[in-house]
Amino acid sequence: MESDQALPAGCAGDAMSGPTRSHSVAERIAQDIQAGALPPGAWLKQIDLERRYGCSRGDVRRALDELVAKRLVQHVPNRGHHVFELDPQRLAQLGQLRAILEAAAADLSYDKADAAALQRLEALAARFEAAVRDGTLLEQHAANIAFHMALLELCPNPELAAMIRETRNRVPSALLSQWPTRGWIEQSIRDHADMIAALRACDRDALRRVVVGHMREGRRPGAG
Amino acid sequence: MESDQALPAGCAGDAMSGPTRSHSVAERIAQDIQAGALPPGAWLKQIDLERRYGCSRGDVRRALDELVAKRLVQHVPNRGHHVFELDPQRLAQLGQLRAILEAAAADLSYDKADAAALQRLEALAARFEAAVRDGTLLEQHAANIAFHMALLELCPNPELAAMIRETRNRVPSALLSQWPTRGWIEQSIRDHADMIAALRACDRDALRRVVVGHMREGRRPGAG
DNA sequence: GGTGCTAATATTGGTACCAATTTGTGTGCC
DNA sequence: GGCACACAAATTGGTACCAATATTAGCACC
Repeated sequence: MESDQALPAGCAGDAMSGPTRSHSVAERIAQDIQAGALPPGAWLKQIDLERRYGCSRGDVRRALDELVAKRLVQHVPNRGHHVFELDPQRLAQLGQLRAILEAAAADLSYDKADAAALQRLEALAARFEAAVRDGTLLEQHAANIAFHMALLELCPNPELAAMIRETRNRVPSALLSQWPTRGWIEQSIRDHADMIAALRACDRDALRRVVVGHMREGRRPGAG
Repeated sequence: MESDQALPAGCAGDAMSGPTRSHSVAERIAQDIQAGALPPGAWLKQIDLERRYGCSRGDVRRALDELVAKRLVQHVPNRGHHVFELDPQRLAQLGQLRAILEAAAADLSYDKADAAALQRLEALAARFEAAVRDGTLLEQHAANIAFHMALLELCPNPELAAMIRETRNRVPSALLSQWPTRGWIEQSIRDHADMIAALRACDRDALRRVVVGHMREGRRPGAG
């Protein structure tokens, strides 16, 4: 029935070949979930997705199956798929898992930053700082993600890195955008600088401390 | 063509309903991969799977997509699916990731074992020991898995536990059954006892040390 | 005798159609 | 006026068919 309300954000559709198409659809749906365009609990009707992303029915089904496997959407037999809804407990558990993984990545990455990587990270940190001064909230978010993605590229274990990316994507950023107070953002800027400093000094404990602390700020105080 | 060679192990097929069917097919394929019946690199022809697991074509496709998402099989467009092949480097990285996760789970579980849990673990450890004395290699493997699954149930973070299970399933046990020397098995029995002792004493560091050490035995010495 | 090419076959990938189940609506009844 | 029941519309789920692509066998040619 109300197909327009279920999918507020529009997306352009392009032509691809093979199972790559359904994967790209899954990625776009995941992005929309992460961005909050598809809020937690929202029902994902196949017809809407089919029209919105400009793809066939089979592609939608395969994309939804992929997202179910990634735990981003939930499937109810004969009812359909809806965006995964995380209760506070589950959110805290995911946060704890993220902290474990990010800390481990920091332990492996602390001495892996060469001059070029440091320069790249500084540029991205500066971009985040600039977005904070005069940029939309979306730009701030994008810059923040870019910085952390670049930081993750230092991790010498690609399996760990992939798992961290998956875990990050399981937390809708719309939930994060509830708290971003001025203080949290200022703290983030300082944290980014501290991370770069720790990387330059090859200080493992410092990097680990900053990374974990950086995460705890975003979540509830007592849930770490 | 040679459909019989590609799928050496037979499986019975039962009738189910809904997307549960393809999921159960995926689980059975995953088991066969983990058990080594479907060796790394083997091509998974849809016709063979369809016949072997007694399900429809669509179920096979969905199951394969699920296994691709779980990184157990690889997909080559217009060629088909084949069991993921892990080079030594990738295997070492997966082992490192497993060590990180198992250690974290140990840190969270060290004080979560009540009397009933300890009794259950002791029973499973005894079952493993009995299987080592007079039991097939398959029984030993099953008992070992049962013990570690029970240990994992102590982990208070189900997200972490689920991730550990997924990671364990990504390492075919056929690769493990190359080294199981007498010494390794004896060491495993001692490790299991040490884990239980550490749980009884609520000794976090001891549990962590034993768990990580228990893993390093299985892999190459220098790859931890 | 070996090699490159062509046709036949087998397998994968996509689409379209149809059945099964659920949801919303309208009506009759209490 | 509120509630239960039955009907209609919409959505999901499965199956079957067809096109596209890769593999293999056979054949001519060098």
